[in-house]
Formats: sequence, structure tokens, C-alpha cells
Amino acid sequence: MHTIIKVIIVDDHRMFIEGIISLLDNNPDIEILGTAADGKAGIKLLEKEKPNVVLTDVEMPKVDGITFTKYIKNHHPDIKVIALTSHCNGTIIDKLKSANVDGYLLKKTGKIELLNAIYRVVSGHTYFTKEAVEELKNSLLKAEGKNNDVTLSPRELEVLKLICYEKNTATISEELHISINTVESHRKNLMRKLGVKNMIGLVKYAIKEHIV
Amino acid sequence: MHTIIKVIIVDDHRMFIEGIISLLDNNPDIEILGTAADGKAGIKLLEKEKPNVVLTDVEMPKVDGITFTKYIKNHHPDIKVIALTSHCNGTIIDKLKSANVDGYLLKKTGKIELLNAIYRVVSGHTYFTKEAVEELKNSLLKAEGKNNDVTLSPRELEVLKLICYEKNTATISEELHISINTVESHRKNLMRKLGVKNMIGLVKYAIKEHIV
DNA sequence: ATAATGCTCACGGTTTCTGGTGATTTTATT
DNA sequence: AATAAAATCACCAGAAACCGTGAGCATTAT
Repeated sequence: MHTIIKVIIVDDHRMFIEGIISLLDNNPDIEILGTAADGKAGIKLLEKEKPNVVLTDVEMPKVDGITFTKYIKNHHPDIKVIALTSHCNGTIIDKLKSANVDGYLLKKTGKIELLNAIYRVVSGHTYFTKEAVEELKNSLLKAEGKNNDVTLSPRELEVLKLICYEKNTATISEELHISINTVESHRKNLMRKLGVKNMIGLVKYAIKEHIV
Repeated sequence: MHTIIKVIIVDDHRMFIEGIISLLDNNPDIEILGTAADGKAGIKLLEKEKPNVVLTDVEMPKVDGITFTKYIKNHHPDIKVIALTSHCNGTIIDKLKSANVDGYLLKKTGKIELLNAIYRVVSGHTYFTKEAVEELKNSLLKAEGKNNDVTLSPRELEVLKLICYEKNTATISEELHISINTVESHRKNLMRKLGVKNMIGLVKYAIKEHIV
């Protein structure tokens, strides 16, 4: 199967567009249909060319990237949108997410990450660059990421899993054939080790670390 | 920046190796250093060639893919491992995860997904194919997916987010300038609407639905 | 052999959550 | 204007979680 991915690029910096093109143009899977210098021109281009993917700047004259993204997602939900900015900004990422953007990259990104993002959004996933995710203090799972190299014992992992399945202490104690006090000890040790203040933190850790 | 990704392929089906090669060999970013027909030969090849990525079958003679993965991750944690199987199996995925595999694909996968997976693991992420994730009944977030078309009010969403940030009721009431009773009402309504029995369920829903 | 870790259990006290029930006001929809 | 939904608040009682502290036993590593 050989699917050509059709792309348009929208950015008011000509130099940057050239950079993107140079990263993509020798790739047989990707075809660049055209470019535009602002959101308004982008809409026009997009209506004419019907791309699979739109790479768009966020700060642009006339129609900014967020409004542009909203337009695309409202009128052509199948077209994937990857937003690019020079610097991370949590508020902007939040707004882009609300606009249902599919990906978010920094302009300093390299070829591999760009291709990675394109392939990902084309296959129906999302891609948000690592820096963006870090920046997003609102991002639940990554926030307060200070539990570095903790190792949980097998028993602690068992308790953690059962906690994640919404089981209370009494039920866990029955299922593991240990006393309630012991379950509570494990839970306390888990919270201490992971530096969280309640079971919410435990669940977030478990999901983040793919324990469940 | 132009980084060549060095790959070895380990599989006891010669045909399959040829298939992978045909998908990758015209890609200037990827170099295939060699192939092996079982885990034991794979170890030998890997020690000699020092690849960036190992694509390995799971069911193999002599040394199976799980043991192989464990070996790689113990001795060369920087080498990325992507496991491939013909059919999904939750137990196997579980074991691979315990062995710290970086990616998991089905053999019927196409070029885009394969490249996607390679780029992803090279950039330090993991990649598990959609089918694999679905298969994993143990996967917390997918389990009991019966809360279909509930709609949460804006205020409920706010409360839910703050709950996810490990904030207790008193803190939430202060931040939203409402009484503790009100926060508790919202929380109760959330639990009722989503059909969960405690805040753990709320957090899981929030993460699953990308609310946080 | 000694130390460290993990697993087990206990007790008492405080805080928080859970569940039920009911009510008022505002906002949106029809 | 009437209805529905959302947001607000109250009270109470029981369940569960949180916190600290201490301790015995087995296994493993140094």
C-alpha cells in the first residue's frame, strides 16, 4: 500500500516554509500541494487543494492559527492540523487543544520528529512535542514529575493495580488475603515513595507509567 | 540534522524479513545492518553491529522474543526494541511490557505504521499498535467503557480537573469561590453521571477522555 | 554475619470522602 | 411563560482514607 500524504503549509515567514519544504520534498510519501502566508489565504488554499495535512504557524496576520484550526476542524474534520510555534506557551496549547488540533511542534524541530508527527496524525493519532507537554502544567500526567527512579515492590504493584480498579481497602485485603492494616501500609509506602498526597496521585502515576 | 537509524531484524520467517526490508530499504534515514533467525543469533548479531533499533518476532526458536527483549534491555538499555507478532495476545503484551519493550506491532502492519513506530521509539517514546491496546483487557482506561454519551457541565469539568490535580474538597471550594457543599454536589453528580464509585473512577475517566 | 528490603500486622486519631435528601436561584430552551 | 438544566448551598451520618509510629519475620545483598 502506498498512500501519498498531501500537505499544505501556512506561515507568514517565507524562510520557514522553505525549511519545511527542504525537510519533506525528497520524501516519496509526501506531496506538498502549496503554501500560504496567513490563515485567510490558508483557508482559500485548503478549499481548493483538499490536503490531508495542514502545517500551520500559530502567530499569523489576518486569521491566526487557532482560528484557522477551528475553521478547518469545523468544516473539514478529516483534515489533520499540525500547529507550529517558535516557543512553548501553555495557554496557546490549551486553546489549540480546544480547537481540536492534531499535533503541536516547535519550529526548531528536526526531520524525524516532523515526519513522526505527520505519520501519526495521518494514522489518526495526535502528536504533541515533548517540550509542549512539559510546558503544559495543566497536563495532568506529566505535572509534578519528580518521581524519578523509584522502584515499587511486587506487592506494592499489586495493591496499586487494585486501587486503580476502584477497589477499596477492605476488598483489596480480601483479594490478597492480607489484613486491612497491611494494605494501608502498602498504600502509605506507595504514596511516600511516589511523593503524592492521595490515591488520585497513585492512579495518575500508574497510568503514566503504564502499570495498568 | 541527518541521523541514520541503524536497524536489525530478527525473525525465523525469511519471507517476513524480506517484507520488512522491502518496506524500509528505500528510506534514506534507515539502514538495515543485518538479520537473524532466532534470539540467540540475534544476540550475536546485536553485539557485533550495535544497532539503534531491533525489530524482533516474539515466537522464535532457541531464545524467544521476550527473553531476547529482556537481554537487550538489561545489557543495552539504549537499544530500542519493537516486537512483532501475527496476532494479539494480552499476556504476551504484558510480558513484553515487563521486559521494557519499546514498541509492539502486528505483522500485518503497513509502511506508515512501521515507520511511525520506528521514529517514535528512536525519539524516546513507545509505540503500541491500536489493536494491541484494545486487546489488553487489563488496560485500565479501556476497561468498563460504558459511559458513552454523558455530557458534563462546565462547572463539573472544572471540579473534575481540580480533583485530578490531587486537590481536596476544601481547596477546590476556595479556588472556585464556592462552598464545600457545592463542590461535593458536583462531585456526587460526576460520579453518578459517569457511573463510577469513587474519585479514582473520575480520574480514570478524565484521563481517558483527555479532559486533563 | 550484618544490613537492607520487603511483607506482614496493630492502634489511635484526624481528615476526607461518600450517600441521601432537600432546597433556592440563575440560566437556557422551547 | 413554562420547563429544564445548571449551579448553588445545607445537614447529617457512616465509611473510608490519611497519618504516625512501632514491630516481628523472611529474604536477599554485602
